Amino acid sequence: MSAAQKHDVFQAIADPTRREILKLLSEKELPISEITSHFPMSRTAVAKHLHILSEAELVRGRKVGREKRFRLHPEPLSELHEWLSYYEQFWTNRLSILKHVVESQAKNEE
Amino acid sequence: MSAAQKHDVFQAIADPTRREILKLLSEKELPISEITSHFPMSRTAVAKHLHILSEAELVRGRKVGREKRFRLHPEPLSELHEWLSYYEQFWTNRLSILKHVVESQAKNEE
DNA sequence: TTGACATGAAACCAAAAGGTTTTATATACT
DNA sequence: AGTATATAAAACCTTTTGGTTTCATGTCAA
Repeated sequence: MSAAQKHDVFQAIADPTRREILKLLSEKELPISEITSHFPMSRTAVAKHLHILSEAELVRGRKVGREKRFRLHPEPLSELHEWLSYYEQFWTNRLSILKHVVESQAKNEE
Repeated sequence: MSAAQKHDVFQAIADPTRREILKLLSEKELPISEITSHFPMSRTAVAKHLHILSEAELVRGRKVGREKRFRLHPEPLSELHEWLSYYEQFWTNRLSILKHVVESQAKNEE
């Protein structure tokens, strides 16, 4: 551990543009300018989003010639997964309860 | 569906205070003032966080006498779960790691 | 009914977020 | 060498966020 990382995974994925960027990069490594072509905003704005994603370690960039290519680095999503798994007990239970209700309702109507 | 909901699940969980509130409410239904006692901030600030969580449908409040008690409403987390499941293939699947290796190998040999 | 309690609502504020434009630097091409 | 490309970095702007304080309202309890 080192750099006082300003943005964490939770913040990083809060923005819809950043989530779209992650989606794009999940398919293919891409340079900034090409990523930008998918959005109605300036290259600078996209670069800032990439910077935030980098801080959260969700993407990694490497210089290739004059361009910088980014690719997905999904590992930090495991933190999100862990966080979420705590709550799954609550909503999966509820869903299964609901399922029960619906099923017994259906039975009554037979 | 009705109210143009200003905050979604992703934004709602982006803030650490709000995540702590969810944790608290996962254990027990609680009124605002009691939730507030767990944080170094004013009751008003906590109430605002609860409002944001309500907009995202992650909590629900009911009036009981003069207090308003909130409880967890975890269902919307399923959206997060769905989003995340798309990325799980990238970090949990050994085959995808192998795929990565093979592909980059193939690339090097072009 | 009077006072204490629990919340709601409004006005205000500083800092962060999400953009922009402008200027600079490194690499590639001819 | 000179020009076009790809990015970096900085200054600036507006809106949102996360907090505060103040005042009003509804409910409980004596």
